[in-house]
Amino acid sequence: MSAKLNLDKLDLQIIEHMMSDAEISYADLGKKLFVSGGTIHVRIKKLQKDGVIKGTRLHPDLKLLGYDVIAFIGIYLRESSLYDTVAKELYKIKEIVRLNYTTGNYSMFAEVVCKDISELRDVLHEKLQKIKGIERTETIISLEESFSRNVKILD
Amino acid sequence: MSAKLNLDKLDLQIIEHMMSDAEISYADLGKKLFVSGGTIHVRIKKLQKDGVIKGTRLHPDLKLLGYDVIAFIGIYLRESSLYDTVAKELYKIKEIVRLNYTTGNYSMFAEVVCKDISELRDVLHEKLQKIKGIERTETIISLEESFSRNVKILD
DNA sequence: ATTGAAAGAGTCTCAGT
DNA sequence: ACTGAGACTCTTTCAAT
Repeated sequence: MSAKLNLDKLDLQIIEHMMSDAEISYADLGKKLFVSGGTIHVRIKKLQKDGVIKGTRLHPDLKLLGYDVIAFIGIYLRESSLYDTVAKELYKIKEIVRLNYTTGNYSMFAEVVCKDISELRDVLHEKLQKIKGIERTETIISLEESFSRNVKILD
Repeated sequence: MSAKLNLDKLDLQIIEHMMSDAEISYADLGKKLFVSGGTIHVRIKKLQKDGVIKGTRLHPDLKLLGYDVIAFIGIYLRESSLYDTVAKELYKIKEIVRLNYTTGNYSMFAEVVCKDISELRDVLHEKLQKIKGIERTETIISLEESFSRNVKILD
């Protein structure tokens, strides 16, 4: 059940299924969930209209595309008021795919996807270190992804 | 260009576009890229066969679904040989959506999605701390996501 | 709200280039 | 390897429940 919207079990079942496979047809998904394809259609349109479904995305194999290095970078800021300006600079670095403003060890936390280690070095030494306001960074390189999956929205 | 496959510019353009919007029709994507819908179709089938395209996924609004808390957990292991057994235990915790084996500060690094802070506390204190082999953990809570985007595979 | 059927749009196949 | 057209499948609409 949702915090802000009235979603019933069917809505959640549709979302849960399509989070891992958005290619299934309404008719087939309807069969799985014991309703007609038309009902699936109506529900999906409603979920899109309400903004619960933001779209569908192709899921590529990054390694096959030549992106072999995933790393996380913890960022210490000189002053936390610099957050917005630093975030703007970090956005310009295309290898950074995600940035979070965080509590805990770091002020900010970034995820980086690179082709190889030398590209990561370039991001760290050439691009990151030149940004005013960053005190220092800590790099965590992923040697292997154990698993990656969606949130479980149904029990 | 890819490390392991011969992908030309058109392949990469198709992937790049569909990474953010997989709903576009082959005809419309063909228009954008100045080829026929049939060509888009052939390319996509090839990319699927080669495993470059792993599928398409629905992209939900987690906040609207009631998941307000994203956190990262750095995990220190008692011995690094315990990695596989600990990973297996962590997989059972449904709030953990991603686990990486890492170099740097931590042995392992997890991403957690929870409904609220009390659920996060439950994961940390009830579930994580009971796993043998974990020495200690450090929690980084995301206060705000600045941005999240796809890798840029074309210049 | 859900259904089933008809209309419209998209995917898939294939012969031609 | 790309194209365009025909066959097929899926989405979308709608009247009935």
